[in-house]
Amino acid sequence: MDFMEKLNMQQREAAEQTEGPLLILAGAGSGKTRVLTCRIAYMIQKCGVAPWNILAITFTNKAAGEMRDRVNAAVGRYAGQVWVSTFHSACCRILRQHIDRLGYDRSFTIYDTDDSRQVIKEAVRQLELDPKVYKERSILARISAAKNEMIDPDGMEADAKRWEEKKTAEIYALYQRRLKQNNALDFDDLLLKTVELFQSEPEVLLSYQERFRYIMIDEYQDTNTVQFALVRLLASRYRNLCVVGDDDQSIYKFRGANIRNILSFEKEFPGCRVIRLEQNYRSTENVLQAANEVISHNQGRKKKTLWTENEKGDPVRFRQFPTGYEEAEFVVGEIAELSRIRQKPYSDFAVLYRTNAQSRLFEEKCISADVPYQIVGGVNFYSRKEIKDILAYLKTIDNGSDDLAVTRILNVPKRGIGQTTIGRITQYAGEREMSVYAVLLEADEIPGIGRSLPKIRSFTSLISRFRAASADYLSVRQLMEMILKDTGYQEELEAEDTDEARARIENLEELISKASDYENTAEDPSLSDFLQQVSLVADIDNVEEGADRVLLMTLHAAKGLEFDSVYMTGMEENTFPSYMSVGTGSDEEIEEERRLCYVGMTRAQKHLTLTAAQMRMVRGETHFHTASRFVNEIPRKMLDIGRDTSDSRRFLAGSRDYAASPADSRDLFRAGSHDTAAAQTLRKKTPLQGMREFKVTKAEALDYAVGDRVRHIKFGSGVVTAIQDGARDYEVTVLFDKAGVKRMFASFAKLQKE
DNA sequence: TATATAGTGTTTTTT
DNA sequence: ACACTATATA
Repeated sequence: MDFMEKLNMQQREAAEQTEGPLLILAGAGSGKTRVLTCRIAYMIQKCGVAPWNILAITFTNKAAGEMRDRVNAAVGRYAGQVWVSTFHSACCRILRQHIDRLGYDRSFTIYDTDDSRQVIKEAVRQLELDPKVYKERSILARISAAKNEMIDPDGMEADAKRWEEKKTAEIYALYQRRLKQNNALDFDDLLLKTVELFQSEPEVLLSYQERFRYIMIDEYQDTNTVQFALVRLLASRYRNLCVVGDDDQSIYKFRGANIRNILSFEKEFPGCRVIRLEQNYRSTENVLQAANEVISHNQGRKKKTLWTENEKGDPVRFRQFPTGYEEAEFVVGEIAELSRIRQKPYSDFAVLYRTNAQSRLFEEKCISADVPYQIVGGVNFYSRKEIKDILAYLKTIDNGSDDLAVTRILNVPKRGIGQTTIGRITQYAGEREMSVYAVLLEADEIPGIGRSLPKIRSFTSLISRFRAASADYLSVRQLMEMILKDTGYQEELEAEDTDEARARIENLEELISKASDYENTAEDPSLSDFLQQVSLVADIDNVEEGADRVLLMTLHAAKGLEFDSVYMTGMEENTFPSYMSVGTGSDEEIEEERRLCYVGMTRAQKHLTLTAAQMRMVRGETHFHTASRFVNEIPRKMLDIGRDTSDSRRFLAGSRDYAASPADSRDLFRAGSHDTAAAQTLRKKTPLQGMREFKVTKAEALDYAVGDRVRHIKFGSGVVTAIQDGARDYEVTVLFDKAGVKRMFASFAKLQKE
C-alpha cells in the first residue's frame, strides 16, 4: 500500500472513503487524479472490491487512458476489468448491447456535428421553411440544448410561445425521425438514449447497477443534466458515488454543463461527505496567487483559497505588442531561445488562446523559426473532406441505412451521377420510406433515371464487392486500401498533383495507420467498433505522449494539462473575454470566461506569461483592443510588465479607462469591426476616448521610396508607386509583379528594399 | 453535368 | 479571411 503514503491527509481521507456519496472539491493542481487512482487501487487491494464493479468516468479518452495506465501500475493485471471511459463511450458501449429495445439497430452509426447539420438542412427544406431564418447552426444548438435538458420534441412544442419556436420543435421532430431512419445517433442521443433505456427497461438498469457498485466521476463541474440523470440512475441502488470537481473550473456551460450539479450535490445526495483539496502541488506561489486574484472576482462560487508550499518563483509576466504578428514572434522567439540556449525541451511549453483562429500566426512563426509544434483541435482531423469520404464508404458498407453516408459518396469520386439524379433518388426513397441504398438496388424502378442506370449499377456492385470483402475477414486497413484503389479515389488525388492533394493523401495515410493501430490494440476489432471509436475521439486525444514539441491549443483544450511554461495569448478585451460574452453584458458569461482564464493560468507550473496585441486582424478586418480586464484584475505589484514599462503601463491604464465606460467600448468595437473606412477617418480627426492609447509605432523614416523595388512576405516583389504620410503611419501603395496593386501600412507590411 | 465566378454570411469554446 | 451558396456558362 505504499502508494497511499504519497498522499496528504485530505487526499488520503478521500481515497479511503469508499462507501457512500462523496464530493471531492479539488482545486487546480491538487492531485485529484492521483487520489482517484489510489482510491481505485485501495478499493481493489484493501477492501476486496471486484475490479469489474468499478466505473470511472473521465472527461476525455486521453484522461481515461492515463488513468487506466496508472491503475495498471498500481494494481496490476486486474485493472483491465475496471471500466474507465468517457460518458459518451460508456453509453455507446451500453447501447451497442441493448439499443434494439428502443427500436434502433445495434449497428447504429454516430453522427458528428456536420452530419447533424446536413440532416437539419434537409429537414428545413422539407418543411419549406426559410433557411435564412432557420439556420442549421442555431437550430442544432437549440436541439442540443433541449436534449441536454432531456426535453423531447413534444416538450419543446409545449414550451414554445413564438411561431419560430413551434417550427423549431417541428424541425426537431423531423430531425429525430430522420436519425432513426438512418439508424444514427448524435452525440447527445448517446446519453439521452441510455437514460431512456434505463428508464424503460428496469431489468437492464438493474444489471448495470449491480455491475457498477462503485462509481467515480471526474470533472463533475462539467456534467450536464442528462449526464447527471444517468449518474443518478446508476448510483441510486448502492449510492457509492464519488464525484470530483471544482466549480471554479466549470467552462462548458455552453454545451449544457450545469454548475448546479456541483453546487447542489449535497442536497441531491443527503449525508454525503465533502472533502476539500486545497493544497496545490503544481504551480509556484506567484502563479497561484495571481490566479487566485483573478478568480476571486467571481461572485457565485464556493469560497476557497488554494495554497502551496512551492517556491515563490518568477512573477507572472505581461507583455503587449502592436499586432498579433509581433506577439507571435515574441512567444515563438522566446521559446526557440530558451530551448536552444537553456536546453529546455519544447514539450515544456504551451501556447494557449481563446479561439482556434488565433493559432495561425503562431503556427507560421513556428514554421519559420523551426520550432516543432502540434496544434490541438482546429479543423478536426475527422471532419476533413477526404477522411469523411472514406469513412462514408466504411459506414455504407457497415450500415446501409445511413442515407447521409450513401448520398455523400454516390458521386465521389465523380462517376457521372449528378444532382438531378441524386434528387430523384432521394425523393423516391422519401416517398416510399425506403433507405437510399435500398432504392439504388432497384434503380430501374425510378422514373426518369434513364442514362444514369448503368452508373448506379456499377456503384452498387462496387459496394457489394466491398461488403463481401469485409465479411471475408479483411482488416479495416485492407478494406480502406481497397476502397482507395478500387474507387479511383487515390488515383484522382494523385493526378491532381497539387500541395493540397498531397496533404489529403497524407491524411488518408494517417487514417490507415490509425486503423492498423486500432486493429493491433482493440480487444475485438470490428468495422463498427472502429467507426464508433473514430466518432468519439476528442482533439486532445490525438496528442502524442512524449513527443518533444510545443503545444498550441485553445484554453478549453488545455483543461487537465500542465506545463512548465504557459503563454496565454490574446489577452485583450473582446478577444478574451470574447466579444460574445462582453456584448451580452451578462455577468454569468463573463464569469465563465473568468473561470476559463483561471483554468489557463493554473496550467502553469513555473512560468506564466500573458500577452496581448493592440491591433489584430479579425475576419479580415482590423480591430483595436485594450488589455483584458483579467490582466487588470491581477494587482500591478504581482505583475512583471516589462522593462519598457511606459508602453505596458499606458496600455493597462487605457484599458482601465475603458472598462469604466462600457458603452464606449462597444462603440469602438463597432467602429472597428463594421464600418472600417468611416471609422478610420473618424479616428484621424477625433480620436475616441481611449483611442490615443493605441499608438502604432510609426517608423521615423522609410528605407524605401517611390519607384524602389520592395519585397513583401506574402505578395512577393513589386514597385512602390505611392507613399502617403498618414497621421499614425505611412500608407504605402505597391504594384506587385504577381499580386497586383496593394495598399498597406508600412509598420505592418514589413517591406524589404530589394 | 461540371466548373467558374460572384455574392453571402460567419465562428467562442466541444463530446 | 474564409467557406459556402447560387448562378452563369461550357
